[in-house]
Amino acid sequence: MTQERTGAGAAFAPHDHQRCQADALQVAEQRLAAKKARLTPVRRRTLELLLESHRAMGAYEVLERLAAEGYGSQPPVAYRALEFLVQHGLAHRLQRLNAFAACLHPECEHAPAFLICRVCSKLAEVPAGYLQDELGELSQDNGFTIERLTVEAVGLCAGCAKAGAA
Amino acid sequence: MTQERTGAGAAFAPHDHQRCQADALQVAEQRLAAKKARLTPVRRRTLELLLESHRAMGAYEVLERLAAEGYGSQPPVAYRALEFLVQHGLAHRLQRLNAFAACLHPECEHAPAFLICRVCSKLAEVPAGYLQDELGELSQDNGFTIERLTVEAVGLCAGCAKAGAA
DNA sequence: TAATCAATGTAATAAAATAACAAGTCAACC
DNA sequence: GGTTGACTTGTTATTTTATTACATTGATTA
Repeated sequence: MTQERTGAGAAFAPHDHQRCQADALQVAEQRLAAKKARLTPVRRRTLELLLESHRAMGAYEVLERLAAEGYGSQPPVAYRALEFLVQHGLAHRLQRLNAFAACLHPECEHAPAFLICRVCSKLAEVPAGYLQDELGELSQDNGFTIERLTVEAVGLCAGCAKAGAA
Repeated sequence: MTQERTGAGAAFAPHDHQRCQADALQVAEQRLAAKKARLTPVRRRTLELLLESHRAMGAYEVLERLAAEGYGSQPPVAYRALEFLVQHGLAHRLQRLNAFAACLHPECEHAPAFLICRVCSKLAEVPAGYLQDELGELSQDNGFTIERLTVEAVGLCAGCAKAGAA
């Protein structure tokens, strides 16, 4: 089961996205309930927006959608909801894109690496725990303690490669 | 010799920084000459600024320094010089910081991982070729081709840890 | 029910990055 | 030596991304 969800190409490959979304939402509800954190309407809606596709969305893109649906229209509205989701492991921040994406396996694995297709902008999350470990060892030798690790790869996904995108 | 320069803690540990700078500049000159790319005054000065410390500098910090020395005072001046250095492998862009840093071993290794101390903001470059390879294999299995990889770890360096920084 | 704390909303601003265009510099060539 | 053409620098203006500060609302609990 973990295997099923952590397959690197999951997001790029065709899959039952309805269920993919529903699962993620359910996990979110459970996790937040357990932590006594509140999945308020804006926060929930923000997560839903991120889950719509496997693309990363900019904060302002999220904001626009939220505003159109009657939520606040100022940047902090989006940034706060996104930050909340990130803090609770339900979304990730992509440094290379100044953007955010829903976490695809919030239940397990907490050291993801991202594969970002530069053509379709979809992204996949692959387990990177072992990368963290390896790098962790190497840096510990030098007295450096890793607290957070960002691994982001930009490239070309199978679909776009096949479609002949340069 | 490669060993000497790629030691992970190089930047954090005390070292002959004068020479460290001089070496980097010399390598830069050679490399650019070989490529027939021009190390103009702004570009050279920008590299020198980045080499002053082992910290990453924001584009606007660089700009301010350049402007104070009589160069142009508008953002493109800094961004262009920095982009040039990055393109030629003489500097790196740190996604997590919106900042730039001089490349510490431009002669070899082209898949660096960064260790960024969140207290003193110094950073070290460690070889990550093997990380790239491992991740590359994993993603290739799924048809994804990595073009550029970003590995940035934020944490605490030995010095700051010892100094009791939280 | 009053007091408190978390969450939302807005206005204003800061910080980071890019686009578009004019002017200058430099090397190579005739 | 002068001219062409590519590269480099500079400026103005604008866009994109992110934060600060403060008022207001809503939920929680003592």
